[in-house]
Order: sequence, then structure tokens, then C-alpha cells
Amino acid sequence: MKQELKHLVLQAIGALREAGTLPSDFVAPEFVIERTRSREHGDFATNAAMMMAKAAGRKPRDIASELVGALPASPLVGKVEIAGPGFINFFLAPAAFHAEIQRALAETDRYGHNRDGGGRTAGVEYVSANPTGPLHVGHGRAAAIGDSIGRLLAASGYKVFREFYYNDAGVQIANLALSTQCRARGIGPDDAGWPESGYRGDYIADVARAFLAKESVEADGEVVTATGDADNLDDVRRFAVAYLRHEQDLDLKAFGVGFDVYYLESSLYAEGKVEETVRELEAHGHTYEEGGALWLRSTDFGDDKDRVMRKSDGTYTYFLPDVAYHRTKWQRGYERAITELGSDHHGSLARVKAGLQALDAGIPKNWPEYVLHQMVTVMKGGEEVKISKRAGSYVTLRDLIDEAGRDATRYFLIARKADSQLVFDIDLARSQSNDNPVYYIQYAHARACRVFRELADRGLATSRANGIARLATLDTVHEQALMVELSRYPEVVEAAAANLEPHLIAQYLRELAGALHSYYHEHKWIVDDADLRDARLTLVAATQQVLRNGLDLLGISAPESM
RNA sequence: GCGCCUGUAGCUCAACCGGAUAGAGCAUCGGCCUUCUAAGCCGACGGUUGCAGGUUCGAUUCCUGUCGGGCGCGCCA
Repeated sequence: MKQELKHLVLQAIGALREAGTLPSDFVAPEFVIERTRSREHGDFATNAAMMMAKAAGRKPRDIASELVGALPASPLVGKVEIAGPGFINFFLAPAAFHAEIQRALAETDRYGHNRDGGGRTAGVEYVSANPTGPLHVGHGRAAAIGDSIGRLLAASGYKVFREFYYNDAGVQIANLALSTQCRARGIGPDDAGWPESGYRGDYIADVARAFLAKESVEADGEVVTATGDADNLDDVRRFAVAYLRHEQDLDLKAFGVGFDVYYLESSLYAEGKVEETVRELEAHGHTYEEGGALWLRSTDFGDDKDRVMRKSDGTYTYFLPDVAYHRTKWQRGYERAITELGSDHHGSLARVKAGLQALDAGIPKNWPEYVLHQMVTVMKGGEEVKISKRAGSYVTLRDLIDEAGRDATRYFLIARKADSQLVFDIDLARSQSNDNPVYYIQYAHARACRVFRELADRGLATSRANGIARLATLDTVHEQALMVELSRYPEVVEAAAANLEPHLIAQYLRELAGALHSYYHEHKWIVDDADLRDARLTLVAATQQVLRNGLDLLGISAPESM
């Protein structure tokens, strides 16, 4: 709808140019077509006249009336008005909304999709938790956001690869191995001999028990069997990593979040990618040695200080593998790379970008794109629950799913803008009643399903073709409001994908559900008049479809009954 | 000290990359179940968008300053 209106305005500008009302070299400014807040202002408004006023040296309202006069006729537009300082308000014809309903029903689960991506490849990385413990709430937020962004991009014509990067090669893994070894030997976190930076959580004891029992675990298609030999640190490490990766996989599966690619940091070393990256950086002259260490002159690329890549002891700092990893994304052909991270990692962004620029590989400056989410505070019983991995007392994602359910947990973690801090109230999320907004949306869907079941129970059927033909009979305020709401869906999907903001979907669904609930209460859908009944049920079916599609973009189920 | 994010109703949060009268939910108060599930609907109350300037036709949005909150500023990851 927006596109069509924009096209009309551009045509009008062209016509004015041709007629000499505007200079022949007049360039149309960036104007917007947007939904109005109030119905008094029509369905859409444009600020085109106001934007043009300055460039043309004319009064906005004068230009507006000329534009309106030059506007080509369109079956979509019913009425056009000029208002306020120079807004042009479009009142759409009912047929415009009817067409949208038809589309929703014809395109079913693809309704709302667009081709903005043009088949380009997008790599979306999220969660990327170290395999050193269970996933916590923050990972849950990352999973919900990242997964939904992947769905949004896929719906926007991108070829999407979802990716999980495992830091399985660093110091933290050594700590994990040591901690597990200690537990296997009966040494606890408060005993003498416990490593300074060991993982104190009870789950380590579980890992140790499983190791001693010579259990087998499967992670990423590979089975690792414990040897039970606690003296062999390498055995312990391999098993512990596999065990915890398996645990994380279970959590993610329970959360309905999946990946196409699991990329191991260790493989970067095994395949010489890290060395290769160093050589590249050196070859392009962006490095220097100082104090026995190898530095990257990252200040040449916007970082605020130069960074050590290889320490004087010959090992690499963590950021080099990060650069090497993102380099593989580029080499693997990701035209867009989106990295979803906790904002506590934002310090590393400038570094990684600088490293990528220093490769002189033609990587764009804004590649990769980052989506950072702020901290999640967990409340329970009116008190904050501290998240501390090291301390071993923190709310795991699995705890949340067990308590509140997958759908409610996902909804709570996705419904807020990523860059605002989030308070996750466990009591609220787990409440199966009124207070929980996710049920409001799901109930709207279930309610529509219920009516269709009722229809069948009464031995009635509905004709879709007749319903579509009779849509013009739907002229109550509730029906009109619902149709307007419905027609917004493609725009919301487009905006959510373009801005990488899945919370827009969550917010929209609440409004759509509200419009349906109001309609339900104001008017019976199953009425005796078959024409009216068909029309109403057609509108309801379209709404049902959009609710399903929207919920799917959030990874939330659309139950048929509740 | 420097950098990034943030400050909107009592609480949790929106506001379509500058638009018209800043919107929801919860909480509070008042209505609605003999109806296709009340996990719902309708109404009321609630705001100097932290504060002070600036930019312009127009600012919650952009700029500067300031105050408060979060997170970063390692040859840690």
C-alpha cells in the first residue's frame, strides 16, 4: 500500500515538473508515506509538500494543493485531503483493504513476506555461548532475538544461515577442564586446591560424575565417551565440552531455536585460519612489534588504541580468532553478517571491525552489523535474582522454560527493544492467567479457531468466494479497524526486518489481537444471514492467518485451543 | 577520566530512521458472562517525554551541556 501511494506522489511531482509548476531540474526530496495516528487524518499521510516547500521556495499548503491536483486516479484511494501545516492525507477505498484480505488468504503462510533481500546471503550469529555451563537468561534473550531476526530476514528474501560460534579453545575451557578434574577427585569449590578461576557451579559435579561413570554424550553429531581417567586432563576437557554442548543443545531445542552452522574456534587453529589472518594483516603493513608482542595498528581503523594480537609468550589474544572467524564469514560469502551479542561485549566491536578493515579485503565498513542486547534482570518474589556464572547461582534458560513455558519465555524476551534493559519477572511470566500478554495473542487465535469449530458443529459451512465478494458489507467501526490493522502487517514485517527489531512484531500482534477481541465482543460472527456470515468469517480467517504468521516470526506457537 | 547504551503514566514498556492531540499492558476505580471459551470486552484515572539550551514550519526523536542508571575501556575472554 505504502509503495503504491509513494508511486502516486512521485508521479504527481513528475507531472508538476512537466507542467512547469516546478522547475524542470527539481529533485524530489526524501518524503515519507506513513500511517496516521488518528483516523480523522485518513489512513496514510505524506509530508511531501512540506519537504518540497523549502527547495521550491513556496508555501507547503500551496504545493500540497498542486500535488493533490496532479495526483493520478487510483482505485486504492477514496479521498485526499490537505491538513495541518501541509500534510496530504489519503483515505483509502474499502477495496484496498479487501484486496489485502484476499492476499492474506491466497498467500497463506507467505503473506507479509517481501523481496527486500533480493536473494542475498545473510549470516546471523547468536548465542555463541562458551561451552562452560548451562545457558542463562541473557543467552535466552540472545536466542530469542537472533532466531527471530533470522526468521525476519528469511521472510524478506534473504538466504539465511544461522550460526553458533563455540569458543572451545581458550583459557575458559582450560578452567572448565581443571574444575571438572577437581570435582572428579572430590575437591569442591571451597576446598584447598580448587583453581582460582574455576567454575563453582554444581553442574560441574554432574559433569564429573558422568565422566567417572564413563558415560557417552553426543554433541553436534559426534559421540564422546568418557574414559573415567581423571588424571588425563585432555580426556576430561573433551568430555566436559561435549557434555555441556549437549546440555546447551537441549536447552535451545526446548526453546525452539536452531542453527545451520556450528563453528568451532578450535577449527580456526586446526585449519590454520588464525595463522593465515596474521599473515594477511602483516602483509598489508598494519602491524608492528613492540615489547616482544605483535600489535595491530587498529587506531588506523577507528579503534581508540592499538591492540596486541600475539602476546610476548607467543599465544594469541582472544580478539585475533574473532577476526579470523569473521573473515571466514566473508569468505563464505555472507553478503550481510549480523552478530547478536550482549552489550557487555561492545568493547570488542571496534577491534574486530578494525581487524577486518586491516585485511584490505574489500570488506565494507559496516560489516558485520551488530545487534546488542542489554542486560536482563530477573525478578522473583519481588526480589532480584543474581546472575553469576562463577558463583553457580543463576537463573538458567531451562529454569525459565520449565517454569513459564517456551512461548511465554520467548515472548517476554522478544517483546522489548534489544537495547533497553529488561526486567524478567518470573512470577508474571509463569502466571497462567490474566497478566500474561502472550496468552492474549494466542487466545485471539484460539478463539477464531473455536468459532470455526462451532460453525462445523452447527453443520454450517462458509464460502470463501462468497465471503470475499461480500466484504463490502463489513462497514462497522470494529470491522474497519480490524481491516486497517490487518493491512499493516506487511509494513510491520518490512520495518522489523529492515531495522532488525523483532519486538515490533510482538507489539503489532498485541494490537491485532486486541482488534479481533473487540470485534468478537461487539458482533456475532456466526449469523443467520449467510452472506454476512461468509464475509465476517473471511475477515476472521485472514486475521487468524496473520496471527499465525506473526507468531511464527517470533517462534511462538499458535494454539487452536487453550 | 574516555567510549557505547539508556532515562517516557505509580510499575513494565511502545511510539513506523523529524510529523498532527505521546500510546499499550499491569496496578487503582466503575461497568459487562442465559450468548461463537470472561485467558475476554467497555469506560475512568494517570504525562512539563530526567533537566537546561540549540537546530526548524514542527523535536520523545537530531546537536550541545548537565544529572541519574547499565556496560565496557588488559600481552583476560
